[in-house]
Amino acid sequence: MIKILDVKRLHIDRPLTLIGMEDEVDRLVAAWRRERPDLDVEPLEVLSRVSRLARHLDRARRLAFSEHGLEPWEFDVLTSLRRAGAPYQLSPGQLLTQTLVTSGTMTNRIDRLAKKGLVERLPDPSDRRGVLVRLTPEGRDRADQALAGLLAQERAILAQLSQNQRGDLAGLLRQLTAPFDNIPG
Amino acid sequence: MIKILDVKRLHIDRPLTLIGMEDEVDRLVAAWRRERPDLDVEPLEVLSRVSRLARHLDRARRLAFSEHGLEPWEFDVLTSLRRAGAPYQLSPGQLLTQTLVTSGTMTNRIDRLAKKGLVERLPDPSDRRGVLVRLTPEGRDRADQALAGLLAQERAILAQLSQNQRGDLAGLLRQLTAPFDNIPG
DNA sequence: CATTTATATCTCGATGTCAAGATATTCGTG
DNA sequence: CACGAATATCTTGACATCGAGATATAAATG
Repeated sequence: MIKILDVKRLHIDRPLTLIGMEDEVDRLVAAWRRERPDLDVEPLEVLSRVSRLARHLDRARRLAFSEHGLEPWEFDVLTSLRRAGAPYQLSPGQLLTQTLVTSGTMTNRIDRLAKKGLVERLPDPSDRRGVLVRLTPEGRDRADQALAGLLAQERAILAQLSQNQRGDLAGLLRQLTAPFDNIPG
Repeated sequence: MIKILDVKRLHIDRPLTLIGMEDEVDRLVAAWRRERPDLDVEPLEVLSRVSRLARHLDRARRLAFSEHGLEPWEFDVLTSLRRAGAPYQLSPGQLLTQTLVTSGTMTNRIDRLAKKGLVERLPDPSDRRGVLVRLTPEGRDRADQALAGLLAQERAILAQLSQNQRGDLAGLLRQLTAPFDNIPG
């Protein structure tokens, strides 16, 4: 099964205006090539875009969540618990690996969410060092509402791409993230 | 000019193990489909990977820069000035748009870099509201050294992908970032 | 068993970021 | 030229994050 490339994805030399807009990274890369013609800055074409897009997404999400009275970090924790399924509880350690923050940060987050009544701490019956964090019914509702809002926003952002392009993009990103996610780094 | 897709990029239903590793977002999406089968969570396949990869990259960069005695935020500011070309100076406002931080943050960053002797503040001769931030010779050297280290690290991360895949990925990301970079958002 | 090593979570101080507002200067209009 | 709007930067206070270390418990080893 072979598939012909969508014309927009061909590697052809032609003005960017024909296939889409220039972005800040194009300008950044052009500047480096002018200032440091001795260096190969091609890696920036991919990874600088990842970082910059992530910052834009952070800002957009902050806006979307504020309509539901949640901060991005609150959403991250609540939805991690929500995804776990009933009874919606995980250990702080499990939450760490999902949210990529340090243990001190997670302790602080759980404290604040507990104070707002969105989660509660329970002793882990099988390990007296451990704790279980459980979503309250209100926490669950808030998570569900915010998720719907987030998905709507993300669909709008992704409307730039065709269905196939979205699939390709997801696959390429997976190849880059998998080593980080699977090798304990 | 038509180009045949690299086999790794085909949309074929088959176990992920044949084309690459599973990542944390695969698990995340599977969990949502189990818990909320009523929702279409496809957008997460792309945008959650962007955010998570960005966090991994942040950590990796912090390591790479620490070998040159720089923090990531220092690198961002110094290299913005470096790219501007001689005499390596920009206004704080121009630095804002390149680094995606707020004005208060940039003021703080310039203060700290000036204290370390890596940049200096000059009055803007053409606008008395304005200031110009200029790289010192040492700031320039540090930026150049750290850039070389960063590129080496990024090349290693991108070794997961073929040349064509990197080009495709850059193009797809550009389509998503361009609206943010061009429409003042 | 005793001891060492590993794990799970929390504490605490330092710090970077943000948001909102303050100040100073310039621009656009009439 | 006067005046309100826009722009450029800085100030401030609140706050989330990190990193290193502390504490308690569990697992591994001999």
